Amino acid sequence: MNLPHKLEWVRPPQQARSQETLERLLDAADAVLAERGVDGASVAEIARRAESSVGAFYARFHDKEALLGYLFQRFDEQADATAAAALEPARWEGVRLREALEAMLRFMVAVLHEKRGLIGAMMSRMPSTPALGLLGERLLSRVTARVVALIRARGASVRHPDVERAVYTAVWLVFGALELRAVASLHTAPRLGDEETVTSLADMCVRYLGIEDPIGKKTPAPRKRSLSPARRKTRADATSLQPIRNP
Amino acid sequence: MNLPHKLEWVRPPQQARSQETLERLLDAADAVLAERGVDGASVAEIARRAESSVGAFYARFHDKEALLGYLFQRFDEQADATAAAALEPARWEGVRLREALEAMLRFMVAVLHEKRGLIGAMMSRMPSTPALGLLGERLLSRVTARVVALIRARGASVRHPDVERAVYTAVWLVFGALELRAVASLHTAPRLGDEETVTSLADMCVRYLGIEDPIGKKTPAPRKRSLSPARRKTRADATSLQPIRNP
DNA sequence: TGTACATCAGTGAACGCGCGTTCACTGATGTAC
DNA sequence: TGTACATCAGTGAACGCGCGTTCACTGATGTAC
Repeated sequence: MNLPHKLEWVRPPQQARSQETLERLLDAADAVLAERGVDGASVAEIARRAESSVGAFYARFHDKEALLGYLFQRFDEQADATAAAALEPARWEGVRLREALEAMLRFMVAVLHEKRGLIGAMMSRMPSTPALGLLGERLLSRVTARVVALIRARGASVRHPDVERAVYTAVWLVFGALELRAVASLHTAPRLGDEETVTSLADMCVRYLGIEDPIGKKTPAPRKRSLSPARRKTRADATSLQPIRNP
Repeated sequence: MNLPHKLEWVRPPQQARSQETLERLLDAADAVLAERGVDGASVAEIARRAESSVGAFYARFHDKEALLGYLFQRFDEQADATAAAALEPARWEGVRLREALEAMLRFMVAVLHEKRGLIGAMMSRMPSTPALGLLGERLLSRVTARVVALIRARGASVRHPDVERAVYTAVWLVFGALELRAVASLHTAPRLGDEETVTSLADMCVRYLGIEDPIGKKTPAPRKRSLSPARRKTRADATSLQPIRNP
């Protein structure tokens, strides 16, 4: 499996009708992957879910690997676009860095859980597809650059002497741990629930990097107190994250 | 796939001859898994590598899943036993905690890379085998308890207010990141090489937990300097880790 | 507006490959007397 | 020590299931005149 330009994965539809079929097929593939994993996602099953047919599938994709390649690449692009939007300094003006961090981690926990089928599929293809590893590494690097930019834009101080490298490591750690958690259905039982996971990871980031956020400090104590839990919840909703879908 | 007592995975051999065949089959399975991944590890291929036969395979294992179950359980036991030996406080007497940590991480990088085929197989089975997730969680908990015990035995001070939870998180992060790295062949190209990975992860652990090790501090500066790189290397070899094989 | 034709889209039975599993058979090892 | 028999161990061709892929055919949409 190579990873050429995304368009090569799919035979472009010529009519609105086949465009809709394509979308139904992609949604079905997502769903089956999530519910039954890579092995359960047969072409016949995907076609059945999409209320389409095997032949229609092969009219769009050269083979099954092409479908997966397309999904992987789409995921990569969505992740990148979502990260770009989420790490925009303007989005978090007036919000403490710690809060922003937790909101992002909460979002990641949810998305990676939802996409655990696709992630499992990527894991299974990675050993035989070096390009996928490179894709992952590129994503880590891009996210790292944006995180560093966000920190600098806020004027937050970082005690760690090598910010770039430490942020890269932190991003990698968070991705690795959350992917493991999602694929293994880790923490279904006793240890860290979703919210504890979020606070623990945020905690790690802040302590490892040694972050001091001026915006958080400036806020006077009384005003902070007067902000009721209900209102804070509302503001959190206002800045809540959405995955960016493709154009 | 359930995970009952290990013996149930394999039909016990009655003669020395079949015991040897069993071992050859297990070694071959390990090798094929590492080289060609789960999908490449067909029963026929494993038998061929072991210079055995398909029939001999099925004389030992009820089916292919039983082989995998056995390998997973053996890996879990080896990991646990190795962790127990590696985290024994006596082993690291007179060695700085930071050095010990790096030695252990270096070992983990190597082992998880070597076992990447098996890990990939575990990942692929995890969604359909909740027991595997529980196994992983139990391993994390056990390692956590031993790490906490080691820290306490050394009288090292930890700034983090909730040592237990922070250590669990750190262990989880390290496992997740290294497994992702191994399976994805991450960092084959530019970013963090093996040794940089070790120092970055050690760095994360020390800063996140806020560890101050009295043993490292006691060492007077001149004596530390007089210890040539060659001698330090020798001592590192003396305390070098070995995976614990099963009885 | 109507008709003829070309292209796009979709259908699902049929094909065939790969792989897990079985089984009839041969050979090796152990045991009873 | 030798022979007969039982059990263990191993062999590899044959079987069959599941799944990816193909293909002959039907139906829908668009276009030329």
